[in-house]
Amino acid sequence: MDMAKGSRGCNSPSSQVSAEILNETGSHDHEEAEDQMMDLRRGPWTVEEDLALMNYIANHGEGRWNSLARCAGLKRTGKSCRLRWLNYLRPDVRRGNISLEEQLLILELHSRWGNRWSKIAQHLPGRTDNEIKNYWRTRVQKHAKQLKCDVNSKQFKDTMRYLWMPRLVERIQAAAATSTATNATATKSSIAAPATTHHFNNNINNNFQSSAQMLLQPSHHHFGVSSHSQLTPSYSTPENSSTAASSDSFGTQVSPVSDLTDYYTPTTAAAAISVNNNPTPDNSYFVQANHQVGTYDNYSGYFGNQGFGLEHFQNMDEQNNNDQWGTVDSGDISDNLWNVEDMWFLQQQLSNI
DNA sequence: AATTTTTACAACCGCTCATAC
DNA sequence: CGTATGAGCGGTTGTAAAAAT
Repeated sequence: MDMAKGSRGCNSPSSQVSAEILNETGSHDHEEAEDQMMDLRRGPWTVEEDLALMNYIANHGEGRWNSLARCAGLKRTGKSCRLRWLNYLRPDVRRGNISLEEQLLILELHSRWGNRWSKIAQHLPGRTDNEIKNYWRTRVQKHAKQLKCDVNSKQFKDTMRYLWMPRLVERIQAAAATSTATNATATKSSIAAPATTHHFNNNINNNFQSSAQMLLQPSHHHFGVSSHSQLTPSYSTPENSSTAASSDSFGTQVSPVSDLTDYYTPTTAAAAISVNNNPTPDNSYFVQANHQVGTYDNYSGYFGNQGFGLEHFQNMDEQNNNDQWGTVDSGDISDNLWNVEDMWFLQQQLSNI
């Protein structure tokens, strides 16, 4: 573990590999000289490089990345090796298919911590900060752009909190309910879901469920998911995914059962933005200290009791589903998609929060 | 079917901060 | 205290694949 600094003591198991890499990148005849002025490889990692890195870490462990890179015979910076290992080669790393629950967690944790990707990633086992950052930038920020508002603006945050996240919860519940029913059927008929659709190994699954349930269980005053509604990963099988075939304009790698797109429409966005004009206690309606304030329960109550629950937004969606993004013809979404009555009603509801 | 554009993501860079020596 | 190293972050770029034309 405490390998001396510098290149001494290198007992590279991958000398052949590194030679291949050199040949591949071409042009190296005198390795001694190159060690002095080695131009490092950049860009995508080759299979050989991956193997060399994995082999070395398997034998020597990780850490001390600069010396590791030298000792493993990799013409890469230590930083590059570290990144490759942490974001790609690590055995427990998971990529793609960000599930409903993970999306919800990301939104929730980001609303709490901002761009602290590493901290957020700690609560999504197997996910890297880089992937979460990419998710945020490519999906969430993209829609902020389309909304023509800053991703850090209150408008956009309200859109997420009042519309997207409650919708996500609803869909998680729906997926869980469908899954439960399907599992019962599947148990009877002994039909197993395809292995490739299982996003979690058991450990990761358990860990993740803990985090996600923390958000969803009513005991934590989050969202008011009923107590019998155990959060389960959304295995998108043909059997249990009612929306599995739906287009996923929020990203092809997102879990097929959901993304934010479905509940993002110009009208709903406008609704959230208008909410913004109303004073709300805090940005973190469900992330305040001790989880005391602001819950989906609250919102279900405020909206649902008055017939202004998520169904309302859904209806609004349906009315506008010809221009899902409001970016095609409508120009500024606030121009023509905001219903004055809706605005008034929303403000009335929110003034009670 | 071929070409162009868009998208998603891996990877990099520059910087800051913490820690060990 | 200075230096080396690891870690983390925000921003950006390169590229392969998918989607659109």
